[in-house]
Amino acid sequence: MRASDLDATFAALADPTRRAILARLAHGEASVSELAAPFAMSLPAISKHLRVLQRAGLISRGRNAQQRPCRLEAAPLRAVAEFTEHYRRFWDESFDRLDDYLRELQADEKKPRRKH
Amino acid sequence: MRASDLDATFAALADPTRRAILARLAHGEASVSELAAPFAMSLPAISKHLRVLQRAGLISRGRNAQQRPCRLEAAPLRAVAEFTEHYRRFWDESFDRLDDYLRELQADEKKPRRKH
DNA sequence: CGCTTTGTGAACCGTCCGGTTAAGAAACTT
DNA sequence: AAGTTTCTTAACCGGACGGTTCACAAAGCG
Repeated sequence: MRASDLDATFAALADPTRRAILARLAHGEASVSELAAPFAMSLPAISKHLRVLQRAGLISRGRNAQQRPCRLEAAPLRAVAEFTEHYRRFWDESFDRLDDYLRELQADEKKPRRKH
Repeated sequence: MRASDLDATFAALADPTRRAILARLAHGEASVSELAAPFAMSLPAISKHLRVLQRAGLISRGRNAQQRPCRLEAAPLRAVAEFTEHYRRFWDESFDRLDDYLRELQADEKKPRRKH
């Protein structure tokens, strides 16, 4: 994992449109038009966003007739998660008590994540 | 947590100089000159980076004579970590079995994190 | 073949970004 | 008071970013 990879990943994630696209792709593959539908934005704009996501390794693309379906590739997000783990003790005072964190995690699990 | 906060956080993290500054601050407070020392870069450039980090809420600043010491504020990183958690199952196949995840977490805990 | 659908490419535009230099502010030192 | 240290502000520059429009490529369909 080179630092420049993290650069590209963070830069890609810094845009709300691109994060929304990733959230949509968490539901499954989607075509460019499907991804573009929720946004008041031209198709070429979405195409550019997709290219940014692809160069960051956050999506991969296939071919299906005219469609070019996009699929989520989460590996770079793992690197982001590992990055934040280095700082966890600075925001979680009871970090040494793992149980607290686990309970919190399980609470999160019970919340339905309808946004995705 | 508004989306625009995540925008600012990810944008701030997209620069390697700024990530290095955060890593340095994980060791403890530091003055601007101390933070600038490792970089082949003018002081105003560092000052700008610090302003970006501050506007993202990733650092806070004090006053000590001429120095303006910087302190790490990790709260926004928690939001980043929570963001990535939504995607963990896409890189971690055994995510639905929470136990696996917890074991992995505990293994991480046993590793000393001497870097910080 | 010609038309429609789906998506990309190219050129352009205004804004933001990351850096510079030069100047100035704020606090300590002598 | 004068000078030093520390840091910020202002102006500038080149390049990247996020969007647009227009043109076109590629595949399916009448």
